[in-house]
Amino acid sequence: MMGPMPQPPAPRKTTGRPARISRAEILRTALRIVTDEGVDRLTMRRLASEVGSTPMALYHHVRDKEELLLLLLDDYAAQHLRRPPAPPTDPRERVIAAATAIHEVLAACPWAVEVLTADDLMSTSALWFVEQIVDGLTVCGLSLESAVHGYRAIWYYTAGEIVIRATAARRRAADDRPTYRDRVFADLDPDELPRLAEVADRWAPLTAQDTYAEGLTALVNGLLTRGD
Amino acid sequence: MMGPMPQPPAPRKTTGRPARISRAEILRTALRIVTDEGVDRLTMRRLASEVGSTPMALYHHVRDKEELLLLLLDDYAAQHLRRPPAPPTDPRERVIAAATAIHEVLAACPWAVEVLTADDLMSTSALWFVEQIVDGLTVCGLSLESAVHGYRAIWYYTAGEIVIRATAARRRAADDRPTYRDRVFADLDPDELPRLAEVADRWAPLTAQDTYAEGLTALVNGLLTRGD
DNA sequence: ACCTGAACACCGTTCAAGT
DNA sequence: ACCTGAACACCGTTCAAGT
Repeated sequence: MMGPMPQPPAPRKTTGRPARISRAEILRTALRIVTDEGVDRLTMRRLASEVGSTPMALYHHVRDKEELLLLLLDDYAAQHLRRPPAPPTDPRERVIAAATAIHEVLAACPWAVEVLTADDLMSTSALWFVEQIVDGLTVCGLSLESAVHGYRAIWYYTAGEIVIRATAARRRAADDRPTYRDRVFADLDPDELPRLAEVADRWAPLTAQDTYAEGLTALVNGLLTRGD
Repeated sequence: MMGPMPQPPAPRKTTGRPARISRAEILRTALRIVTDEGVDRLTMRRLASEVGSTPMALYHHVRDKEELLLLLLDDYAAQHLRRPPAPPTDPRERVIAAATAIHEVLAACPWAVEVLTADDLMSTSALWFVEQIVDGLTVCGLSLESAVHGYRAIWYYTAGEIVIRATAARRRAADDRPTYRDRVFADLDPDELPRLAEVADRWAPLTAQDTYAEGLTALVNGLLTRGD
């Protein structure tokens, strides 16, 4: 996942020239660009002109573009990752609920994909959910070490699902040619690859289905079962 | 995963000017740049100068940069994804072995990360392994539909692991500042986040461990067990 | 058919100067 | 302290022309 606010909003001193643009305004504008037009369209120059300033003014409020994206996701998570009033009492359910909550919020912001893979710990707002997952797994009988590894497995699965689906969607939007996948599945050798040949024509709809929940349940069940 | 050779190596006619550079030469050079210096350093201009040509000559052999990267991974997979002489007879073991083989090859080329997320079906060389996974799951009693969904879950987990680890590694290499993660874990509130506080100092080594196999086993076991 | 040169329309970021 | 202008060192890709 990713990091917390790298710097607290810069303890504004009263001396010196008054700021014309604020970090909050920058983030607000950046979020608008990114949700309206996609993360590709967010450039420092574009952002600067939208806040009515110059590219270099931005560098006074954020270290670089990467920090900007980090701050953006942090901001977004802080606003959308609300804790449920009462998490499930069943620890297994608590793990599922926490993972699902993270997944739901992140799946809603496909622009976050680049940030998601950029660090391995989410915003401070997400820590409570990580705690729920590690705690749930522990209460179910896993050692603390295994619980952390279990959390990582869940995170790999969750991030993978989001990244792959988001990129696939972006691709479909940008490109109307039939995907390479379609072409391969169009002429499979049924002798060499019988199963794939059998599902060939159902592959696209099958993989378009949202099966995050099912996979998550399977993974959590598997984590909580002594392997053989 | 990604697509197969988008175009067969262009049926070279005997008419016209003889080609000075070949697709194979381009790919060979691109692979060298990418393995030596990372995918960031692969630019069309750089690549052109390394093959002793101009940027525009490349566009005669590949559609664009994205196709170049796709071809690169296809090439790599074709060379490295060798089928085992005898896959395990136990279907569950076959699923694990196939996923592990894909993971092993892809983990070795972190430069493939951007390509990995760019499409949802791997190179033709990987299809045999996909077949093994779907078949193994089916033989274990899953419906063909569930087997495809199971394969997708395994792919999400696998791709997520590779993407996240690769990006984390790249980050560590580029940046020696303590990661944001370290800073958060440095001051956790043990009342609010007791489990995380308890593992705080073991978090870094724990998440550095390679637990792909354990997570995969858990996921596959979970997929093969009737959920409750 | 294959390749070139010049150009288009951009990037993120640094530097030195202004107020 | 905050902002600006100009510049640096690049990008991927298109177009029109050469051989």
